[in-house]
Amino acid sequence: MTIEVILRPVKAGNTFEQTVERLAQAIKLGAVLQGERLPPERELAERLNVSRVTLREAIKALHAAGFVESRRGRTGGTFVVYDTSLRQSATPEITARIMGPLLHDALAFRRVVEPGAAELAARQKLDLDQRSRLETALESVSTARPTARRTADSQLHLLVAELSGSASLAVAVADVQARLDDMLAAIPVLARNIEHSDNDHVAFVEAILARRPARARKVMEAHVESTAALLRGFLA
Amino acid sequence: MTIEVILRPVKAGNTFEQTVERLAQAIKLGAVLQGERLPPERELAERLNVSRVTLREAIKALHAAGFVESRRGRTGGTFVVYDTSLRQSATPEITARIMGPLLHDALAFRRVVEPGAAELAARQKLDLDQRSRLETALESVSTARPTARRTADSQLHLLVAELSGSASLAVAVADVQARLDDMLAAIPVLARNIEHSDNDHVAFVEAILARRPARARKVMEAHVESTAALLRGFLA
DNA sequence: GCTTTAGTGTATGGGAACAGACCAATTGGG
DNA sequence: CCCAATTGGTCTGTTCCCATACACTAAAGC
Repeated sequence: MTIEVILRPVKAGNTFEQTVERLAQAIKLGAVLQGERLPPERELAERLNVSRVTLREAIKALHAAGFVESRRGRTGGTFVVYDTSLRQSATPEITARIMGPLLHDALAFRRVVEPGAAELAARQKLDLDQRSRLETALESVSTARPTARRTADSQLHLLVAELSGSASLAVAVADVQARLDDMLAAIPVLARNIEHSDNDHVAFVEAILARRPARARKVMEAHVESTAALLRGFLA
Repeated sequence: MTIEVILRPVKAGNTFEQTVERLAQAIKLGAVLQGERLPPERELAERLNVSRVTLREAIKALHAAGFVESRRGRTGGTFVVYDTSLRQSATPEITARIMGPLLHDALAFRRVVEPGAAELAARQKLDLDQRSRLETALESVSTARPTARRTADSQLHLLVAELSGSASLAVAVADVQARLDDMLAAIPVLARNIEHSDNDHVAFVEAILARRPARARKVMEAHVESTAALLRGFLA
């Protein structure tokens, strides 16, 4: 019974693939924005716990896919050239077929971790810098239209998770955001939904800043739930 | 900022070490009980996504540490001979020094995932088999004394997570249980605490069976919180 | 303008992990 | 009693990944 959960794969695929995946995720979730430079290869390799050779192969793959460009020299580096509008999302039907079995799991997991993160963040005593970062992130989501919105949205959620003070929680949220990203990119964005979503964002940021944990949780739960309903509607 | 969370290591250590760790975890968390047999090497290697050679090296290490014994032949296999009473836990002081920085993160993460799992489990419509497994697991915790208690406790928590219906959540709970296991083994067990703990267990199992999500969450929150207080007291 | 610096690009040898075939032991069934 | 099945134990060649050293390029600084 329980044995399947514990004796699960020790690693998921080879190092090269995982490295490509991780870098692509960094771009899609907006950890490195368009035009920005990735950390130098040596540093990045160390962070990812991967050799430089493997990292370079991964970068080469991303280059071939049109996500990055590299330049040499003192001001050189690897730059993100990914245009979110180019994003060739598969049709909802195809996405549904691929993601279908995984969707339920991702949504259930999200329903637990994101409200939890919001609650914990609302308990933290945030300093001025953290507070302003929250406000900036909130502002970015509502102003960024329309292609960059997904990225900014992920960033806001991720920031909340970071402010929870638990690294594991932040990782969990990053993971779930990455999983949902492809699905969210595959469904049409309605103005009505955006408005709703923006209201939720304002509400949970306010709750966190006002240090109202219960309210932060509740608002985030509702927010996550409405996104879930939207996804289920389009992909089921 | 967010970049540290995303550009984190792609893998943690070499395959051999991770395999040893995973198998040790399976034993400590009671996924494979004493005297029981592990799956055949070929099958186990496939599950763990590891070559048989690497798996065998890991098993050899566990054999050297006295956790398992292997026999050949048709009814052969690798058997758990780990005696939980042999468990040489380091002193609280040492454990605190090693685990200290990690303790806060583990407890925060647990505070989010376990109550979340309990709530989701209480929403599920459980069949007869699942209900009886819950009751059996509950019974095991209160009867198992004293050495096997930790194992049975982990099993109960893990079962709740599984019944939540989200594989990711189950993995998260397994992960956090494994992290806490060493710390919990390092602190003395008081009869008073056991009694308290048993009451909590009964309460959340009842709430889950009665399909009362809010109550299940609340009870689990309190349960997790009291364990956390205990740990913080001894290790801080 | 030369040197330093900060970065990408390239080459090599070694070690870790894998797949697959084969050997050895033990036992249940015909 | 013997044969087939099931399991751990061993060997071999290959592929992937790594660490390290070195080469190239472009801008900054004196």
